[in-house]
Amino acid sequence: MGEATLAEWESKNEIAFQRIQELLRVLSKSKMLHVLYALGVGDGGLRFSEIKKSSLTDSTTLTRRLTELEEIGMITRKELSTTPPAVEYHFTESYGILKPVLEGLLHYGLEGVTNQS
Amino acid sequence: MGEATLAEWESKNEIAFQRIQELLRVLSKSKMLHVLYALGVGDGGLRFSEIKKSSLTDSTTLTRRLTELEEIGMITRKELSTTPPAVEYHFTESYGILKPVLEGLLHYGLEGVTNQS
DNA sequence: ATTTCGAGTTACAATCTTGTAACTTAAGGC
DNA sequence: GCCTTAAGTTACAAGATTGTAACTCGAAAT
Repeated sequence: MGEATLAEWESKNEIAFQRIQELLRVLSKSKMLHVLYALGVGDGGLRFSEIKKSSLTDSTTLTRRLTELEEIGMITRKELSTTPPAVEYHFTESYGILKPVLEGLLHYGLEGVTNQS
Repeated sequence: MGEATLAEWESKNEIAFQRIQELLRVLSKSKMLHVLYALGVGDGGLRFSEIKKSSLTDSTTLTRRLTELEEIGMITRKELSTTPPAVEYHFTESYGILKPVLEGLLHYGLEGVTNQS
């Protein structure tokens, strides 16, 4: 492998870093874990009000989090023709790639709780 | 398992969430990935100036990142009796638990770069 | 005694993020 | 026409995070 390949590798890495940075920026926001957890438990898609209730998040913040998750392609928003009109959110297939990361994080979190020395 | 166990589980989860939240908050800061990557490449411990050079980070931000990593117990700081006085940083054993998470993140980042549709 | 070098520290303005509280909109039901 | 419910939006003040530029400090070497 020559210099060109190394430069290529470094460029790829830098783009990967930016992607990770953006993901971390989004994941670290307030209530994000609670929202993701709520969505993960109710696997078939949850309505705004249900997420709100189970994640203990106010409208403003919940809207912010859901918009951000939609922007990075992790969830989709589906309007239901019920009355009054409701909305359902569920994970996309892209979420599959995020799942191991979240599992790693949960492991990290629980390890710290269990292994108290 | 009764109600007490459920409450216990939820409390554990909430503490885990806080731990993860804090980790994410620290990891998402500017230049953090570059610093971690630099430290990971130079496995035997790196000096301030070396991290600075290879991560392209200014003194102020680098100090901030290193302090934060030290605070969450991921790295240690060792002063060397050289002249002029230098400092060496290296990972602690606690870093072991963080490693899988970072690997998952790197996988996430690279996957996005490679799989361009 | 002054310069040099590694490793920071200090000050500050600009920006980003958060929480609170009040307002809006769309679709029936009364 | 007015009320209710779901799902937001708007406005704003308080706090956290950033980058820049200038300053410090300790231990030799000149």
